Amino acid sequence: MVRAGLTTERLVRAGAELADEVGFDQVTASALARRFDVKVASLYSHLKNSQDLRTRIALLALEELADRAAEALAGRSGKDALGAFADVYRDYARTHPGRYAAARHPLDPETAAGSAGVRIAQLTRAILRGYDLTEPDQTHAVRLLGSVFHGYVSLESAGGFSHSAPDSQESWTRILDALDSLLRNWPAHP
Amino acid sequence: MVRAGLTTERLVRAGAELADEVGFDQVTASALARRFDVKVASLYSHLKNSQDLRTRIALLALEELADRAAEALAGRSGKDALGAFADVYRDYARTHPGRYAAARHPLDPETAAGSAGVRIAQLTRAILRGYDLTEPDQTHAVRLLGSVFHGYVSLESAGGFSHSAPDSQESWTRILDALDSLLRNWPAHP
DNA sequence: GGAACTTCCTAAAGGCTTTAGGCAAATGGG
DNA sequence: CCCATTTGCCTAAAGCCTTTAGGAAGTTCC
Repeated sequence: MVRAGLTTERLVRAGAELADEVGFDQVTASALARRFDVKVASLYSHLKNSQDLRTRIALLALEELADRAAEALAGRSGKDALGAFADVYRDYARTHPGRYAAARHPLDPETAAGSAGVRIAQLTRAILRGYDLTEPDQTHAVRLLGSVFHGYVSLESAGGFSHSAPDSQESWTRILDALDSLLRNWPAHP
Repeated sequence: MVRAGLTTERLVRAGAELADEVGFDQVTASALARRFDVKVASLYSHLKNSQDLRTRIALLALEELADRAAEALAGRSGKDALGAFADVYRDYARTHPGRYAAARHPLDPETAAGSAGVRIAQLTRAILRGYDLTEPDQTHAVRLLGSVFHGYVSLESAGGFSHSAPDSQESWTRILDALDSLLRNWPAHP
């Protein structure tokens, strides 16, 4: 009997690839076992269960996203940083739709607190250093940016903006202009 | 043999309730059959398949959301309209999480084109009548609003903003202030 | 009352998940 | 080097979900 050399790590990575190919919710232990030419039960030595697999793929995706965002932000500030961060998000979602869906997978609070999601939030906050916002407006702005990036990318990937003018790239650019303008002129509390 | 009185309509409505109770992706033909005290195979006279069920629940949710949005917008304009529409979205997501998830379910283009999603887009555009935007900026703004509403609500429901100050309601209010301000001062194309 | 239709049923096949228990391959101490 | 232990993958089996096929009991309407 030749061993397949399964490890949790390899399974999760293959799971992420599978997600990009067939969609995150089509990632099953069965499909993964087929990919390694191994019986399904064999995976259960490396993964707690099917949910565990999905959670680990989500964590991997968050790490990748955080890494890319960190690299994109290095040496940039203000609108430049805003645009770079936004593009990382959008590109990741476009090139790795399954992983991106995974990154949006709900995690229980402790898992989320230990994930790279925290790093992403910190990076988002770092963008705002180029603007003149103090607490609590800074937090409101962090939440706004998170909402816009996530919302836009997810509507776009659901096909919301295709087949209609103007094209999505143009809206994206103009929305980033608008956000930059908003952050520079954040309204005072009424 | 007493008949259960199944119809596609009743199944879809019960499916929507089930979604709110156990989550949209836990809605299965089996669970629905149990709820009607009927054998699973019986559902297949009323539903094409499991995917058909989910699609119909999605369409129902979009209708409900559009109805509520239309009612909220009646007689309002400007920031008032913006806030009312936004609150409909958020309240719907909070009170009907499963239905809201259903409303975000990807539909194929023809189905989407015939859905109440179109009406929601029109209503979003109607909000902008209270602001001084011309095309293509109006479309960019429609996309921005859709992104923020969807993004915020979905991050909130995933628990993104809980357990941290300031509380979500405050951010929501201030984000709406900010969006209102942005729409009144939409930046000219550079 | 009976023909035609509709509703729901039983039966069955196929897929995914998960646990239990077993044999074989790798590892490493004597 | 060899034997014991650990580890990796297997077979088997049970449970649940989906979907199709075909049949029997209600309902409708002439």
